[in-house]
Formats: sequence, C-alpha cells, structure tokens
Amino acid sequence: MALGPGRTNGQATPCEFCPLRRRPNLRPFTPDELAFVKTFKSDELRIEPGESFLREGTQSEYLYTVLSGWAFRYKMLDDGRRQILNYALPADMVGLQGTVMREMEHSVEALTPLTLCVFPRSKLWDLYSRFPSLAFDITWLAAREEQLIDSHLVSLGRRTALERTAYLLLHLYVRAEEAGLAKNNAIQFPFTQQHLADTLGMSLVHTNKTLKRLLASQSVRWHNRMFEIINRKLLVEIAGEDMAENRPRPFI
Amino acid sequence: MALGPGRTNGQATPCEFCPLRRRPNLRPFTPDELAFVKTFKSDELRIEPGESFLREGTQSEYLYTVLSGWAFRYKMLDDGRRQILNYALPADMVGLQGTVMREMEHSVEALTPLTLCVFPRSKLWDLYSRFPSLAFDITWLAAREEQLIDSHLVSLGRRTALERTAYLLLHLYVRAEEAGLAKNNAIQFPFTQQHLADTLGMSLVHTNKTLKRLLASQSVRWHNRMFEIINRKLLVEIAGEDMAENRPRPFI
DNA sequence: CGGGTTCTTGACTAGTTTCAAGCAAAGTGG
DNA sequence: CCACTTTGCTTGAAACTAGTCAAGAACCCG
Repeated sequence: MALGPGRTNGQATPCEFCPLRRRPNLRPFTPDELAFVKTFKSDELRIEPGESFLREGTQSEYLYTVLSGWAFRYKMLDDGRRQILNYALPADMVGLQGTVMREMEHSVEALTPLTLCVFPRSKLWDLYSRFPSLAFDITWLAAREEQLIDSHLVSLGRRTALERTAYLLLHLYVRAEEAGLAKNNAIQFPFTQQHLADTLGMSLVHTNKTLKRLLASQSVRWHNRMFEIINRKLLVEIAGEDMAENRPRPFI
Repeated sequence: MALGPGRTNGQATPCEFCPLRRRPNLRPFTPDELAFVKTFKSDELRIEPGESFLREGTQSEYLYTVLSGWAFRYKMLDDGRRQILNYALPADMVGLQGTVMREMEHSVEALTPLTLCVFPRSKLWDLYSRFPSLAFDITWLAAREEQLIDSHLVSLGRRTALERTAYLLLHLYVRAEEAGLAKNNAIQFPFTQQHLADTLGMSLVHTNKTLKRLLASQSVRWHNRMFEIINRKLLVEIAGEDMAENRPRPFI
C-alpha cells in the first residue's frame, strides 16, 4: 500500500502467465530472467482514467510496465498550458526517468482503466548487476522512447498541421496495432480532440479543423472515437513518411 | 581507419589523463572501470565543422563520447526541411540509438572542430555483463537525453516564440557552463541563427526578429556569436522556467 | 579587395489562435 | 423518465502570429 494513487492488486497476474509475453513481437525470457522478474515485480496496480500516477517534481520509488490500457506522459507550464509528450501502451515502461534522475520531470496519466506492473527502484541495481540482458533491455526501451520523441519533435518543429496530424494518427495506429489493440485497420482510440491538440501543439479549434481536412481526404475515418484507415497509402503520403512496424522488441 | 568521415587520431588522449574526468561534476571511475574503459575506447576521431559523422538510415558500428567541441543531432525531411533535435557537448554520448536499434534515426553533425572517443558496439555487451555500474551510467545518459528532448518538445508545442528562444538560449548556456565553456555569464556560441531557427522550429526571419525582441529586453546580449547573460532573473522570467545546473553526472 | 555567408528589415501572405456560440451525446438526480 | 448539467465536438469571424519574398548591410575568408 502507500503506493500513492491507484488500487493495489497484489500479484494478480503472475509473470509466467503474463499475457503480453504471448505476443509474437516481444522477446521471450530465459527461465532465469523470468524467475528474477517475478521477484522484481512487487505489485500490480489499477488506475482509473484521468488519474496521474506519476507526477512532475516528485520522487518515484517505482517504475512501471503497462499491462493493459493507455496512458500518456505530459508536462504542464505554470499557467496551465499542457504538452503531451507521448503515449504508453501495453508492454511500455514508464517512470524510468524518476528512478534514474533525482525526480520526475513529467507526469503520467491514465487515459483508460490501466493495469500496471510495479517494480521498486531499490531492486534496479540488482537487475543491473545480475541480469545484464535485462539491463540492456531497459536501455533499449529508453533509446526507443527517445527515438519516438525525436520524430515527434520533427513534427512539431517542421511539419504542417495536416502532415503532423496525419503522422500522429498513423503513429498511434501502428503502435496500437503492435500492441494487438487494432483489427482490420480500425481501432477504438481512447483520447479526445483536446488530447490530440495538446500532443500536436495546436489549439483545440485548429486541431478540429485540421482533422476535418484530413477526413475530407478520404484516407481515414474517425467518428465516436472509432478510427479507421481506409487508404493507408494516401495517409502515408500526407504524413510524409511511413513507419516501421512489428519489429521484435524487449519488455520487462 | 575505415571509420567513415573524420580523421583517426589513435589513442591521443589516454583515459587516465582524460581532461573531462577532472571536471568536478563528473563522477569518478574506480580503477577497474578505468581499466575497462581504456580497452573499450578503440580510437579517437577528429571531425571538421559541417561534417556529419553519423547518418540517418545507416548502421553504426560505434558510439561516441564528445571529448571537445560542439555537435548537433538532427533529422531531415525529404524536401530539405531540417529539425535540430539537440546539441552534444563535451562528456555527452551520441550514437547509442544506432547501436541499440537497427539503424540510426537521426544524423549528427560537427558544429566546431570535434574530438570524439570511439567505442565499438561489439564491446558493448562486454560492458553490460562485466560493469553494471557503467551500464547504469549509459542508461542514465539515455534518460537524461530523453529528458532534454522532453523539455524541448514543450517549447515547440506550447511556448511562444519569445519564451522558446529565451528558454533555448538559457538551456544552451547552462549546459555549456557545466561543460566549462562559459565564464562570467558569457560564451562564444558556435551556431548561426539558421541553426537556432532549425532548433526552435521557426523560420530564419522570424527567429531573427524574435531574437531582436529578446535583445531589446536587456536580459541578454548576442553580437558576433558572443552571447552574454546580463539579467538572468529577467531571462528566466521570459523563459518561464529556470533550470537546474551542475548536478553530478556520469560519463563514459 | 572580391565573393560568399550571415544578419537585418519591410511588405505581403498564409497559418493559427482566440472568442463566441451552438449542438450532440452522456451522465445525474429528483 | 425527464429536466439539467457536463463534456466533447463544430463552426464562423476577428485578431494575431509566423512564413515567404526580396533586397540590402555587415561580416568573414582567402
């Protein structure tokens, strides 16, 4: 307990039956690694939508892996302006910064009901000294996160509103697909236009109008949060860049 | 040799006499670590300004630590639009992404004459398995890089042109100061307004005009690339946020 | 002392935000 | 079950911000 927000859920999902591990693009554990991760995971947490379970400016004793649901990382300016930095999907790790740096430099909020595996930072050293393979995986995850933000930075700095919007939706679709959340080029997206606006660095109104333009291109549909790609080639063309998918990846 | 661009320089700077190691904010090595890093470093490279020694889309056999000089990471769009992602100063590591992911997702170009320590990725596993402390340091560096880009993303998404410019100049000044490149609130910056524009996600003209406004505030001076903070409190106020400095940090 | 790069400026155009208002869907409580 | 509130989506107009074009000035290098 005393984990801050959220409801603890004990070891509801034992690592050996981890549903993520069955996904084909996730690298398997050796038996040794599995045994260690079982002891590394100290708890399982349930977070409700809208709840921030990591907060900018606080210290974090834990890092988390998303077991199910969507979350997003964000930063706020003093006057309330918000920038969403990235989204976290199942198998993504959040909170590493807080355990490595002095304190969190961003917050993380649940977008849907969220299940998290909880890992105490106190055992992180153990992981690094006994399981270099897992240490390497953590580095891999950190490098990938950086790479995602890099692309996003290019969008905000150098892409037009339309390109940027197309790129983001394609990006989120591809990641959701990798996480097994999409079928038939369609997915139920959990975010509002305000979330998109705060991700794209645009106003809500302009986001709405840009979205209309994108829908008019007949490359995608989006009604009632249900998103569908109807002409991927065209969407890629508007976004200006395709993105790789389903590369094998680690997770912890 | 066959390292791509740049001129190899052998082991011109032995690790035990590394000039960076003398900086007070950099964590010291144990003798074991030092001995290992000496074998980890395979070469030293000299790069001329304007040369890109890591290129988007290529595979990289090496990672690098900046020994002296400035570099910048950037991405280009097909039509030539460029976004500068971040700058690398002495003690910063670049190229980790290329060794962890399949290939480089960004390029890195020298801004000044640059000296680099070269580490082959083939020995990275050795580092992870034998020196968890150094593995942890690499993770730390990756997490810090991500954190810097996060702040930058907030600038591009949610700060006004003036705030953004003030924030970037303050940020670069603080980092340069940590690297020992500034004295008396002044520093010779190596970049042009075009570099700033490509970092801030603005046009050259608008960057120039915004810079003028910032200079008019009397918080900073900038003539002939010589930058000086004359009213830090005011600059911080315009930037909207101060930044921590001189925290102890690792490097390899 | 040229010739190139960088910096500066003004005028015009395009893109984006803000303001304001209306609508639709979902949730709440008597 | 129906007002009532809340949240999210949509739209138009006005104001502002930023980009583009163009040209000249300043600086830098050989």
